[in-house]
This record gives sequence, C-alpha cells and structure tokens, in this order.
Amino acid sequence: MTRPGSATVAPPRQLTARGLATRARIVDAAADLMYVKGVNATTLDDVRAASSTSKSQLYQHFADKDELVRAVVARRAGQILEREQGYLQRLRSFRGLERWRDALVQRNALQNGAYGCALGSMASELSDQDDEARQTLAEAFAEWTGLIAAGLRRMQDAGSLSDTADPDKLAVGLMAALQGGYLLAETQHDITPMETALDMALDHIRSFLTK
Amino acid sequence: MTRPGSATVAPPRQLTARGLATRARIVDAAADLMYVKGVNATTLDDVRAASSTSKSQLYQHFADKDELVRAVVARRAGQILEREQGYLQRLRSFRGLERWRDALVQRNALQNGAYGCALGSMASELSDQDDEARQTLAEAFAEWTGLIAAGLRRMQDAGSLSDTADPDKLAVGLMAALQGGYLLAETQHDITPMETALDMALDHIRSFLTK
DNA sequence: CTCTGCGTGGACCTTATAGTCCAATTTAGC
DNA sequence: GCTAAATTGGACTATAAGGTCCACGCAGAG
Repeated sequence: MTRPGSATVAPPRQLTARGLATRARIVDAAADLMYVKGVNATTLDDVRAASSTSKSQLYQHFADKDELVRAVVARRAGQILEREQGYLQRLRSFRGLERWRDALVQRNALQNGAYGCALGSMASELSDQDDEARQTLAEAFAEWTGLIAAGLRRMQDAGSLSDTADPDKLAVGLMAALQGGYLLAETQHDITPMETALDMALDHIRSFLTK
Repeated sequence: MTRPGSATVAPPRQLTARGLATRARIVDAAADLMYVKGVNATTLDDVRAASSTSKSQLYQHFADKDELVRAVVARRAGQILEREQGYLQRLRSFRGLERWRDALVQRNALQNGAYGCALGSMASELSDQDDEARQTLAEAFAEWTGLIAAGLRRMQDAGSLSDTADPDKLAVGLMAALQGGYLLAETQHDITPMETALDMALDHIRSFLTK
C-alpha cells in the first residue's frame, strides 16, 4: 500500500487476465455462499475455501469484507437484471406477463422457496447496515421495476392495456407482491403464498385490459 | 446443570418475580437491538449492556444465543399480533381497511422506512438458519393473515364484500403487498413504494365491493 | 534469457464474541 | 432472624473471524 512508484493510493491497479479471473472466482463463490447462508454468516474463510484462493488474494482485490459484499451486490444486481431483461424486454402482452410469473415461480419452486430473492434477502440484511450497498440495491429494484413498467407501456401502445392504468404504480405494486411473495414462501417453505400474491397482482392488472 | 435434587435436567427452573423481570428486560433489549442492527450483528455484549445485566444472567435464562433469538421472535410475534388484533378484530368495512393501511404507513414513516417490518426482517434473516424460529414466524404470519381474512369475511357477512371474493387469498395477497412494500421502502428509505403497494392491493379488494 | 512487478500461498497477529465459572448477594419461606 | 435457593456480578477462557505480512512463483516486456 505504501509502495512508491506505482499509483498514488490504491485505485484499481491494473489487473492481468489471471488476476481478473481470480477476482471473478472470489465474487462468484461469495455470492453463492451469501445467498444461501446470508451475508453476515458467510466468513471470509468460507469464501476462501469455496473459491480455492488464499487470504492474500481476497485482500488483493478487496480492501475489506464490506468491499467484497458490495462487489457481490453489484454482481447479483447485474445477473438478475440481465436475466429479467431477457424475459421482460420483449414483453408486449398479458400472456407474456403470465409467462414471466410462471418462470419466477418455477425457479423458486426448485428450492421450495428457500433463500428467497437474491436481491431481496440482501436488501433486507444490508439496507440498514451499509448505505452504499443499499443504494445499489435500490437502483437495481428501480431498474427491475422499470423493465416491468416499460412492458406495461408497450401493452398500452399496443392497445391491450387501458390508458387509465398507471404503468409505474402497477409495476411497483407487482414488484412488492413479488418480494412479499418471496418472503412468505421462504418463511413457510412453500411457494403457494408467492403464487397467490403474484396472481392477485396480475388479476389487478388484468382489470385494466381492454379486451 | 448437574445439581441433583432439583428437577431432572434443566427445565424452566422456578423463577421468582425478580428473575422474571430480568428475563423480560433481556428479551426486550435484545428485541430492540436485533430490530435495528439485525440478529446476527447484535452481540450478547450489546444485549448485556442495553439490559443492564451480566453474562451469567443471560446464560441463566437462555442456554445460548439461539435460544435468546427464539425468545425474541416469540416476543415480537406476540407484540405484533396483539397490536394487529386491536386494529383488525373489529374490522367490518373497507374504510376500516384503509384506516389500518394508514396506521401502518404512518408508523413506518416515522423512521422513514428504516428497519422494515419487525417480523419480516427476522423472517428474512432467520428462515434459512433456524428452523424453529422459521416455524414460529410462519405461524405468526399465518395468524396475522388470518386476522385480515376474518375481517374480510365479516365484510362479506355484512354484505359489503362480494361472495365471489376469496378472503383467504385476498388476505395473503395483502400481506405480501405489505411485506414487499416494507422491503422496498426500507431499501429506498422512502415509504412511497409501500403506499403504492398497499394501495394496489386495496384497489383490488375494492373491486369486490358490492356498493 | 532475465528482470520487473503483479499474483499467490499460507503462516501469523489481533480482536471480538460466545460461552464458563464461582464467589458474593438478595429473596422468600419458616 | 435463619437458611436454602435463587439471583447476580464480572473475571476468565476458548475460539472463530477479520485482517496483516512476507517470501516465492510466474508471465510478459526488453
């Protein structure tokens, strides 16, 4: 850190391909562990073991655990948004919304509701502990909700959704139903409440269909 | 623990009023700390300091931290259900549902959404770590949802809610909207999404009103 | 081929935290 | 009051976890 000659402080010193690969391996392993065990309950030793790295490599890439956590948050946000973009960017019909719902429910059914939403569980655990993580998560939720709202707007443009509907509010409501559904499913170890919650939100949106 | 003559193992040895008061002080302090800092981030030393007790007293009343956590979960569940009973047991009209919504939103606005729902945040943190806590939380959610469903049924009996409405499903959907709203509000430090989510759920229920 | 510096392994240190123990004190029945 | 049990205070231990350090390895530029 006090080595002169290199960059001034400790900004992203230039990484080789190998370094980048190690870093990715660490973040991936940490993301998996933190999803299953929770952020706090995941130790750096867990991460080290799961990623087949050593302590020095962790601290080569991250100043401390908080920074690793933030990298995990960013990574998860990126992953989920990319996945959701795949589902939502072509959304143009209510049927598409139903398919989206089915995909989420099915994915969650694989683990019987356990662990909840990767974004939601981190949001709950970190929002009041790490403001930077909180902001990243808030932005991720906003983008995710935005994808839904955009889809609803396309439905309006296509004439299938009434102009009296407010896509932004409907999207927020749908996202809340999704997150609440995840939480209840996680607690009950049963995805039924998640289905019920999403169905109710979709029923409500259905009431705005024009045909 | 190996003291002969008293009860066989270590069942709730008989407590005096003083002991009971100490125990309550510990659980209360722990509940507050865990709500604000999270369960994992709350140390027994924090609890000890906040409750003005000593280590031996903690271990007098709880075998280990997990047991304290379970006591906190049970306590919170009891508190919230008691509070919600006050609001919901006389619920007979849609207006009453709106008042209930307003009360929850207002309470959450006091802290700008921070910390979320006391039950929800514990559910998220504990569901995949402590199965006993998870079950208690699941039952608490079920009871809470049941209070809402019972209110909706009274509305049906009074003729203001259509018989085609399914009170149980609507209650689950409303609870999910509430919990999802809490989570989004906590993440954004802004209660707007909570309001939006609850409004959407209420709008949907409104569509089943008969007059 | 060899020199430079990023990249790596893992021992080591420090602190914080869960959990133990026992002597001293208070309480409650007799 | 007296005695036994309940209660309390706080020092003490063990360990797990975060974080530091340094010697060595390796890969690419000259």
